[in-house]
Amino acid sequence: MPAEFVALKSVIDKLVSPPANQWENFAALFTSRKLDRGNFFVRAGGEACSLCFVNAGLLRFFYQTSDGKEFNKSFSKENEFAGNYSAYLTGTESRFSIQAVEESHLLVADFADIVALYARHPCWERLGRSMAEQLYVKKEQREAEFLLDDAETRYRNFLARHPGLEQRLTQYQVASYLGITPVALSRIRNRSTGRART
Amino acid sequence: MPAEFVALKSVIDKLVSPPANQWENFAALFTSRKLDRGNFFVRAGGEACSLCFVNAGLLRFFYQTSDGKEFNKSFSKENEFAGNYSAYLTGTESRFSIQAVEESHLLVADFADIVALYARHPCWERLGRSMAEQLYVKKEQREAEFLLDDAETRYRNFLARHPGLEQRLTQYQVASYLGITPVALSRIRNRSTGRART
DNA sequence: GAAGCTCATTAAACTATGTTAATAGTTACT
DNA sequence: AGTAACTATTAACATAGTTTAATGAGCTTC
Repeated sequence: MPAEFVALKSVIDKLVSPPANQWENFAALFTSRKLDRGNFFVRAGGEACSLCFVNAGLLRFFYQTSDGKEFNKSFSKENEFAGNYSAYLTGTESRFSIQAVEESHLLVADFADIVALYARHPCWERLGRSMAEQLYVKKEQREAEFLLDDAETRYRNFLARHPGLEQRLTQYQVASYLGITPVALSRIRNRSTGRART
Repeated sequence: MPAEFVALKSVIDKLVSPPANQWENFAALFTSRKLDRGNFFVRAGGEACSLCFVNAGLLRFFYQTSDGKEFNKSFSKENEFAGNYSAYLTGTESRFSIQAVEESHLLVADFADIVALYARHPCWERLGRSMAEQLYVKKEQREAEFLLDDAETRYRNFLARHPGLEQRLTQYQVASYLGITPVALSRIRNRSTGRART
């Protein structure tokens, strides 16, 4: 097995334990691709029929308003999947973009090809269900945070839930994920560290 | 077929078209139940192993903070499902409550019994996937609203997306869904109607 | 090392929303 | 009719977050 498939296989094995012959069908759908920093995997307003597995690097998902403001929706780092699943499901164009924050190495496949596997072995439909379930659980958690928590609490939750991620992002990217401005995040940071003065 | 199963069958047929003999297996898992206004289908901190189909009435899902404040997460009205799917998936206790806003007539089943059907016919796993997908799409939409929209825009979206629901809820319930206080919602309402004065 | 970047911090003025409280309308119950 | 409970409105004040702008720190590039 090519080195770039090792991590993907391990993740898939954990999720749905496909029989060996089925794994071949699945792996055959993916091709390797490198994405330079700043380049896009999906563009808002465009098609989003591909999904990817991140072997290395970091992607951000973000919405953009008509007046140019950006709001980070989520991130995908190494050993995680990325793509606009709901756009594929609803047959609509992507409402958000997916962009490399760092140089990233991906394995890319078409949603449609994966869905076509559902009919070949039940493990793939199980994979589809499992992915949708995981996505749902995450989004529900995020809904709860927006409903219940203020910006400072959301920031702390972000740090706890995504250890090490802050160091790979600018303050702007983090603030955008929390739904606040970089200015507000700077205040929150200094409020909580409570730095001593001369 | 008993009258209270008609709506459920129509919804399931649309989603996964089960063969006739499979429908019997599914329907057998549900029992009818009435929930008076104010009574709970699920209590925060308790188990949430049941799902229900709402034949009539209206349920609200809400989080409660330690200092007693409530935040509505979503609603389920007639011909919609209700339950805490993620608590079942993750095997955790429910973090929110589900309560009848109006007297409601439900068909109730255990998540575990439905999941057990996955092995009997692929249509049921497809149902599970489809439900998770639908939930995901909705939560993603709500995430986008919290990220991108201010309270007034969220209010307008709520009106557009849930026609007629405002009339069945108090202002408090609507505000709680939008993540604001009733006072703020009252201001927003009057701001936008711009009532004339003597 | 000077010029030009990007990024984080800080301040001031502003805006939206929260908090509290007073008031009035409605409904339900007796 | 009278009372209590609940609901919506409004006002006054407090707070969190935005906007704009100035400043400085750390890079890169020439």
